[in-house]
Amino acid sequence: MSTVPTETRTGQHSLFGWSLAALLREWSARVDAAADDLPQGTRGYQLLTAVVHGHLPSQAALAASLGIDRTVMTYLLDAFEGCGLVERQQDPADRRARRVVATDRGLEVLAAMDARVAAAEEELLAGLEPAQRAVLRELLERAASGTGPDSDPCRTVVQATRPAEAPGTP
Amino acid sequence: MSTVPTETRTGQHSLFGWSLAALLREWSARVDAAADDLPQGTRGYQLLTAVVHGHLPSQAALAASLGIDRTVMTYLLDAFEGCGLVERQQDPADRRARRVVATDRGLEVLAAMDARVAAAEEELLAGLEPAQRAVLRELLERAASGTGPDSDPCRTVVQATRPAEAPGTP
DNA sequence: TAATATCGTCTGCTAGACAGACGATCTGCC
DNA sequence: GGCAGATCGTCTGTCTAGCAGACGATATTA
Repeated sequence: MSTVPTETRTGQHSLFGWSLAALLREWSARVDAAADDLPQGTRGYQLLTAVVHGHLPSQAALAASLGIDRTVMTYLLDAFEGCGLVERQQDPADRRARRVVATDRGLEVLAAMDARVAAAEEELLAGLEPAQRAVLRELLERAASGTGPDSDPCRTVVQATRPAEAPGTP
Repeated sequence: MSTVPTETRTGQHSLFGWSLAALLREWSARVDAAADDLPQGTRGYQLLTAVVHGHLPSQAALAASLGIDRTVMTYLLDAFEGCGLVERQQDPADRRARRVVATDRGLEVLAAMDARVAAAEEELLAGLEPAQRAVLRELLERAASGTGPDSDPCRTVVQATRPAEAPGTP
């Protein structure tokens, strides 16, 4: 805890950005350590997760979801295809686009990774009570789901329509 | 919300890492947009914040707190010193080390930035109720304050002994 | 059909990160 | 005191990841 400016919280300055960065850094390090059989470490894990669970229609959507460039997505997927973890399929509805689907092996690898990552996350959040971890996850997802490249125009509208099932609200 | 895999939460996979990354990405973009008068955008803001509020004794500690390399810290501080925002002072207790302190102008600039960043953060978290935002901030800081290079001396042991198995089983 | 936009790929280029060496300094041990 | 090793900040060189731009293929619109 030595690098944490905890004692300085007397002022009103926010540690929000620092907390996000520190937490993501540590999460990435732990996922990297657990991602031996995946190209690109943390990013590979996130890519495979997005491929399997994201239902994203194209490489461009995949790239936007992960916040990476489309040209980077090309050689990232090359590596994954070379490992036999995903496949590019031509979208019959739009023959410019490629659908990215996981192979059976990709699903296996992801399942194994998911277990290890879940353990790593629990360890990462060991300083919080289990109930607090759940609240943090929920609030993070809610906050993050309002972001994104195309979220701006109608964000307020969409979020207003979203049911306010507050998870940890007193 | 098109890039958000919200509908796929039926499974047990975690969106924790994705949420962290997406939120930090959006936060960085907004802070970058607000950091016209600061070198290095978001990172410059974080550096100045750490200088002012962190009470970190050396460049190395500063670099560790921000998760950047010590050689990068050198030219980062060069830029800030060139702008008259911070000063390097020799530590009388350890003449190898340099204390980094903000100038008056640095304090002014940071204060102005803080206000803009606070507004940007509120906007970023507009999808959450005010009480939920406070909870999220608090939990994030608590979780992040347990991380860091030297926060957990046992972690190396744990990681060394872990044979890619669930570490939560005693 | 023509004009324009989008998708995925490829090609250069460049900024940035990292490893390593270096002098200066501190610490611990003999 | 003197020596060995560690640490701090800096500098140098290398090297990679990311980005802008162009390109063919395809979709969309007029």
